[in-house]
Amino acid sequence: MLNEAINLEILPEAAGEPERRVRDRGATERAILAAAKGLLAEQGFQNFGINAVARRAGCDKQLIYRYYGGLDGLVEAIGADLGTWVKDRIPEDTGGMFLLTYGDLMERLSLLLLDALRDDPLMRRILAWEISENTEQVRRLSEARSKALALWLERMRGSLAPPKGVDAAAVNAVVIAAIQHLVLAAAAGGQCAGLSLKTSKDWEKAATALKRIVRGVYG
Amino acid sequence: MLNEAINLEILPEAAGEPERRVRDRGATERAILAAAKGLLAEQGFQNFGINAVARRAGCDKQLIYRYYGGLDGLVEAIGADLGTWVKDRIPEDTGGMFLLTYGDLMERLSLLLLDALRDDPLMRRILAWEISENTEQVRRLSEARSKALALWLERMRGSLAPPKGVDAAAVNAVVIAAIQHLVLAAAAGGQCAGLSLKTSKDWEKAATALKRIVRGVYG
DNA sequence: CCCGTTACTCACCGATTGGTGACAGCGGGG
DNA sequence: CCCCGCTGTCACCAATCGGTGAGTAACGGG
Repeated sequence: MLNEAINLEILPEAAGEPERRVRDRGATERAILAAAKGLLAEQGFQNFGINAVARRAGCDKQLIYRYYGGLDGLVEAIGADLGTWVKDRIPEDTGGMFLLTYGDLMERLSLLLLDALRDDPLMRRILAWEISENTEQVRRLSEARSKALALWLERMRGSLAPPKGVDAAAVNAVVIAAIQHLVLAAAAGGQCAGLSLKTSKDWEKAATALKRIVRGVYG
Repeated sequence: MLNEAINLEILPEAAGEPERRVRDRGATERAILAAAKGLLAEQGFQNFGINAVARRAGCDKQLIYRYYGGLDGLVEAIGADLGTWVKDRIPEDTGGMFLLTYGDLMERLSLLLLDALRDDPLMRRILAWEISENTEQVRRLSEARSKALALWLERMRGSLAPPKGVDAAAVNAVVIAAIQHLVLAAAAGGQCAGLSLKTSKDWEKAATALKRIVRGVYG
């Protein structure tokens, strides 16, 4: 009778999950990857482990070892999956693309990046992970992320050249740093350096300041 | 004889540690606090736990519960200790204080903050912790940190008023965000958004960009 | 000298972690 | 048909975690 009770719980005849996977390795692999990404996005890297992923994927952790070679391989798979971030995030029309100056471009890109990060919890968690740890795991993931981001920036930039006389690479790095930290701090505590970042009105203020800064450097 | 062997190992007659504390509660409390701060600064918040702190302090974890009421209290004590950060970090002469404009001031403050964070591993770890977690523990510590930083900024600012027409609070928050993220990313991976941040030459470039940005907004 | 308070250590608890070896069940190829 | 390989499950391991209760050793006042 104990078995019966367990069966009733375990087998979701018509329960939440639509159908039970049956000996479909591809589907299982996908489920594991999805579980890992979801777990990382929702809980962060603190409680990210083999057991937690397997629990969420609804399978045995042994399969993670078999199919991905452990957590490291799984993390690498997440990194590989990040390649799709670029094309998912490129709006087909970039506002008519009537971008006249490098300043126009950077202002637009800054705001786009801000919004893109604002509603991408997984990317945010990876970013926070990068900053907090320096293991090989994280380094690889970080590389994939920065590559994706760089590719995105390149695609968006087109062929507009930065003005002479300014170290555009350094300036842009500072601007990106600001954007990333604003989003991370907001997601974690709803504020940054005393500036509240909760309502959309708060974000308008931040965006305005950001625009002002970009305009200040690039005219 | 087993006792003898243990004694030889445990009691460092003339071993690494200078002297063994003997029934000095104050010293033990200080040792625990120092161990906690050191551990957090060196290892980060990942392996920060009761056992690790007690191990480093060279005492039983029970004492942490007794003297600090557990990890939470200990973290709070670290936060309280952060109050001294302000006066430790205020240079007596702020360069003669011949600061003419708000732009002069913010440029100077930005660089000072950058340097202050660059060589304060504990503050960096706390910053990273803030961004990665949102527990009550972290929230309190975060509050203490931001209060210390705000006080520091206020002390340094003096009575110079920001120019009208710009949302100085928002702009400054963005600048501070940039500084914090630059330092965190550099400490973790030696770069930020493709910009290498290892050599002092790298940092000069970053500082120049930062100055340019501040000058761009505040003229 | 004794005795109570204080400072401190030790041994243990249940839970959870990452990791591994053994086993069960289905399916396809010989 | 049988058997082998693939998919998936389960039971177990040592280590570590946070947390607690009981016990020990030094100190100080009477």
